[in-house]
Amino acid sequence: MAPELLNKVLVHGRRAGRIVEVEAYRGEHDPASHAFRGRTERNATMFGPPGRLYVYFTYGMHWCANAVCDEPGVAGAVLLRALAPLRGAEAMRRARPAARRDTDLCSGPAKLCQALGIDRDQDGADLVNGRGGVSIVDDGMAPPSNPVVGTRVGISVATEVDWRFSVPGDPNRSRPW
DNA sequence: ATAGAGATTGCCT
DNA sequence: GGCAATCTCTATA
Repeated sequence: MAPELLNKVLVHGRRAGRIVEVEAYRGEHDPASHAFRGRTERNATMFGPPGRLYVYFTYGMHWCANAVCDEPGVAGAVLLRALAPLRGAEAMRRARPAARRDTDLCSGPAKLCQALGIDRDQDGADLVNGRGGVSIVDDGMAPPSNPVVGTRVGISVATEVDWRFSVPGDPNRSRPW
């Protein structure tokens, strides 16, 4: 699912961006996943139906968003790590005054949430029918045929699996590859 | 009850 | 390149 989400469009209100970097998290069988030790109040959305948005708070100050990708009762999600701004760049700049260039607006999992105005209120939003305000749409651009593949970042366990995917060469990606 | 680390970012040197 | 911000959860006592 993770590489299939590349080049899809994340939409919240008038703001939208093309997904250019993701990471896969495999729930209860993945030591790096929030769901590894089972269901909690925080990660409950990951155990719900697929096609929903799992939003979590981390490091005491940041929100990050995932697309839930496994059947009800089975945790599994794709972390959205970077977007190429498509619409509403003005609003994104207002939401992220620290961004010096437009490539700083959505070039990280917490940056894109700040830019699009995603927080706890959007946790559980239905990405398919837009209920909850956030959706992921297919505007006809296919996923890259040769996505860049690498190890996940910011974790201390299960660092060996290549579950990070990005659109080759996109300047909005969160880090150098 | 309390300590420690975390799917990060921005500001500092 | 180092470090603070300070919520949520886990481990330990």
